[in-house]
Amino acid sequence: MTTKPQDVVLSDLQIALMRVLWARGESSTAEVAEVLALERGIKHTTVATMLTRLEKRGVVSLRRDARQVYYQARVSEPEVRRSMVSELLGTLFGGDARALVSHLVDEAEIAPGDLEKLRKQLARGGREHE
Amino acid sequence: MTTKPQDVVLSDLQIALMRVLWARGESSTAEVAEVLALERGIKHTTVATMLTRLEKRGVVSLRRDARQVYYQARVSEPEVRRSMVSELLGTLFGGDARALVSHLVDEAEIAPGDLEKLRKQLARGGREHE
DNA sequence: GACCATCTACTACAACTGTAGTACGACAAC
DNA sequence: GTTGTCGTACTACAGTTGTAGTAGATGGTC
Repeated sequence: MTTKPQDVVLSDLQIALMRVLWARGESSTAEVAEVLALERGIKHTTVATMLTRLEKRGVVSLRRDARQVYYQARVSEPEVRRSMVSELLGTLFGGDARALVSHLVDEAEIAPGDLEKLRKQLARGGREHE
Repeated sequence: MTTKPQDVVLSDLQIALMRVLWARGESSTAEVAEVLALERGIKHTTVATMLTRLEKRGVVSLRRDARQVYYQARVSEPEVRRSMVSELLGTLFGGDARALVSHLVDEAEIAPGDLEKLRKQLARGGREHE
């Protein structure tokens, strides 16, 4: 059994694959490929290759059933977010999360007023930002 | 003249190099190499190679003077932050910056109380988070 | 003038990513 | 049974990154 990867940093395409697995749970290569073909016109074989490699890395697990391979995510979306955000935070903001938030505001990615709204929401224990 | 790169996504090491240029302005290969050698024990020639490649990519510009090459950043740290944060935002949070902030709070990267502090600071137009 | 120290440029190479073709095995349909 | 289809596995290949050695040019030193 491959040990669970700790530092999960994934590329754009890899995350796109994972998103399918996160959304639909265990999926066959064909299912994942179908989504990716629509989303980005990527060939079936390419998806198969990527999935094999992710499996080798321990990011997904596979189950074989009658000629088909079914993949399942071994890392959750929050886990990936965690490591990737924390990586970005480290390299670009010296680990200072407040600097990142302030950047977000400066870049108009987020309105200053949203911060207070968020604070209140989060204080209530609600995760629903909408 | 190489056109300025638009989508500047840099690796960890590349950012480390850039950080030297950002901090000290135009620097010789030797100067950059010295810092990187201390910081991560990276060889002089490695740094030279990386800088050449960054130049080829248009991320830094170079000036030759008496056997030596001086490099200067062509993209600012805020520019790099912008593209990299925005990239992360897109792939991992569906472009929703508030989701990212809320993630930061959930992961205890930031205290809920900080949000309000930040809001006030930012409202005052002050960037000084410290 | 010969030699040494520097510094750059070129070359190398392994790993990973994105991309996909080809071949092979198995199952289904006649 | 023979053939076609489907799906996987294997192979390939170019580009990027991290890493560094080697060689060649230049200039300083005696």
